[in-house]
Amino acid sequence: MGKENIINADENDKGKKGPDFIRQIINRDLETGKNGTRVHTRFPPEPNGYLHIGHAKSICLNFGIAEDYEGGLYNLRFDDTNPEKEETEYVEAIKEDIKWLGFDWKDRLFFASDYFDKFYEFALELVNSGKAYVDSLPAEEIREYRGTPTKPGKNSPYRDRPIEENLEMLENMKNGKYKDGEHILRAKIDMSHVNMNMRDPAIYRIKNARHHRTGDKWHIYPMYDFAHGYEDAIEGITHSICTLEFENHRPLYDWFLNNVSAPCHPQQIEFARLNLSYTVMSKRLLLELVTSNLVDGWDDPRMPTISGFRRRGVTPTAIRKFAKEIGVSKVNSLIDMNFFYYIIREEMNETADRVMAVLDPLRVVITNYEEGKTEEFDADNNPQIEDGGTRKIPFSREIYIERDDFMEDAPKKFFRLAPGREVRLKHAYFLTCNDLIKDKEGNVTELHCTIDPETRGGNAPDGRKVKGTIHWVSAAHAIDAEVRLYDNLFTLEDMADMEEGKEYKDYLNPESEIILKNCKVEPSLAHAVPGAPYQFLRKGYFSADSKYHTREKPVFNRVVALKDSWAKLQKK
RNA sequence: AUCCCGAUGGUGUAAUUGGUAACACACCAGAUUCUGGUUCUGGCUUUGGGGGUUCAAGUCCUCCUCGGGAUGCCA
Repeated sequence: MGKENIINADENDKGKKGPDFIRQIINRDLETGKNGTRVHTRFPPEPNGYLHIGHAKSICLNFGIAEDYEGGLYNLRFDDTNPEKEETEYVEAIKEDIKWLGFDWKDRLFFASDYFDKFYEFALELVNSGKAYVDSLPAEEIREYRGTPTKPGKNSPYRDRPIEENLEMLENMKNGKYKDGEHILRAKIDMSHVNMNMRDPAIYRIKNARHHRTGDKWHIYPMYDFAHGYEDAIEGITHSICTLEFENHRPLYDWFLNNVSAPCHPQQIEFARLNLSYTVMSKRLLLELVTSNLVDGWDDPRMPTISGFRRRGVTPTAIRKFAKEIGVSKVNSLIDMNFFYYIIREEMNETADRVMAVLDPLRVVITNYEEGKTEEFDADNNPQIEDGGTRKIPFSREIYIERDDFMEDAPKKFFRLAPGREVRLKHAYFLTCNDLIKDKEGNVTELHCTIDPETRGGNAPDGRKVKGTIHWVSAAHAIDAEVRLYDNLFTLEDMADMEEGKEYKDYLNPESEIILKNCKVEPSLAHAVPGAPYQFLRKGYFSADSKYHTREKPVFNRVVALKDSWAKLQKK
C-alpha cells in the first residue's frame, strides 16, 4: 500500500521532471514505513498580515503534497503565539485566500492557542526533569550572557534554581503575578553551544496582554521554537515543511520534542522561500505600503498578495500552476516576474473571451459610409476554442481606433494606419486613411477614412492583402470605461540589491498604475463580472475590478499585457 | 570571525542516485496568422576553481572561492 503511494516522475509530471527533494524524502519514509502509510502536512501562518504569493508557494507545496499521496491530509493552523501582533481580521482574510486558491482543509482548522494548556504541561515536564529554569536576568543581560558566534556564553546565576522554586515561579508567571519581562522560562541546554539557538533559549515570556482567542487567561506566551514542534506533534504531522531561515532552529525543534513525552516526532524540512523580481515579499514592508497609503490596501492590484492578484484578475489556477512550475529547492533564487506573467498568459490565451476595447481613442469618420446606418458583424469569442461561440459587434460611420495604431509619418515596418495606407478593421472592412484633422497644437484629432464595401467581413474579393489588422469600436455604441494598467511595483529587479542609504520607497515604480479614464469598450462588456478574464484584442488580458467596477461605471484592470513584438522592434 | 546551508546556461528546475547534461522561460532568426497575440521551425548558452577516487564524477572525498542564514523575551 505504502509502495503504491510513492510518487515518481512518470505519474507526477508527465515524465518531465523527477519529484522534488521533499517528495523524495517522503517517498523514502514511505518505503521504510517511518510513519506507516501516513503523509500529513500543515500550513501554519501567523495571523499578522495578509498572505502573499510566497505563502501561496508554501500552501501549494504543503497542501499539494498531501493531495499527491493517497490518504494524505493537510491542516490549516494559525500560529497565534504572540498576542501583541495578531488579529482576528487576518484570520478571516487568510482563510478566504486559501479557499480561493482551491484548498479545503475540511474540519482540520486549528490554532496554536488551542494547545496552550498542553504546552504548559510540556513546560512542567521540562522543569521537573531539570531541563528548564526560570531566569530573572533582565533582557539586556541575557543578551550579554549569551555571548557571540565566536565567544561562548556563560551561565545565568539563576540557572541552578531549585526545581521547586522554578515550579512555584512559573506558576506565578502564569497567573500574572509579575510584570512583563520580569522573569523568563528558559530551556537548560548549553550556553557554549556553537549554535546560538541552543544557548538556553526562551520558552515562555511574560506578556500581560489580551489574546485574540484566549482572552485574559494567560500571562505567559510560548516562543515559536518551544511551541512549534509540539503543535506539529499534537496534530500528528509527519513532515513539517518550513523555510530556510529555520534550518538553524531544527536542533531545537528536535530537542524540545525529545525531552518531553510528545506523541510523535515530526520531521522538519526546510526549503527556499520565494523571491520575485520587482517586488517585495516582506510582511513588514507590505504592511508599511498599506498603512502609509502608498497602495490602495492589501488588495491593491499591484501588491504581490493573494488578494491583490485576485483583485487584479489573476486566477487561482494560474497561481497554482506557477507554484508548481517554479519548483522547490534549497537555493536562494529570484524568480523572474515575467515567468509569472507567462503562466497567466498561457492560461488566459485558452480561457479569455476576446473583445475590442480602445484605450486611447482616436475618432475616425468613414466618409463613404451612410450616416445613421448600423450593421452588425459576428465576432468569434475565442479562436483557441472550437466552439467558443460568437457575438455581435455593431459598426457605424464613426468609430474609435487606438491612437498609436495611426502614424502620420510611418516607417516601412509600421503595418498599421497611415495616410494613404490600408488596414483591416478586425471582423469588418478594409479601411484606407485619406485625410487627417489637427488641432492648433498640431495634434491629430480625427481621421477621415473610407472603407471598401467589397471587403465586408474582412477579406477582399480581388485577393489583395493588408499587412495590419486593428481593433476598433463603434462610437455610437461604445461603453465608456476606466482602464487601469498595472505594472511592477518597484523598478529594481532584485530588491535585495537596494543601494545603501536608500529605502524601498525610493524604488517605487511611478508607472505601476496608470489610470485611463476615457476608454471606449465594446457593448458586450456591459455584462463583465470581476474575476472573468477578457483579452482586449492586441492589448492584453483584463478583468473587471472587484472593488470599483459597476455596471454604470465600469473599471477594468490589466492583468498582464500581451507580448508585443512591435514595441520590441521600436526599442531597437 | 565561528557554526549551519547552498552553488548546474541570462532565469528557474531536472538528470533513472556513479553511466549521452535535459525541460521550461528569456533571447535571436525564420514561417504561419483577420490579434505585430497564438502556433510552428531552427539557433544560442550550462555543471564556481584546484586536487583526488573510479573504466566512468554534475553526483563520492578534499581544499579553496563565492552566496545566504544565525548573535529577538519575533515567527
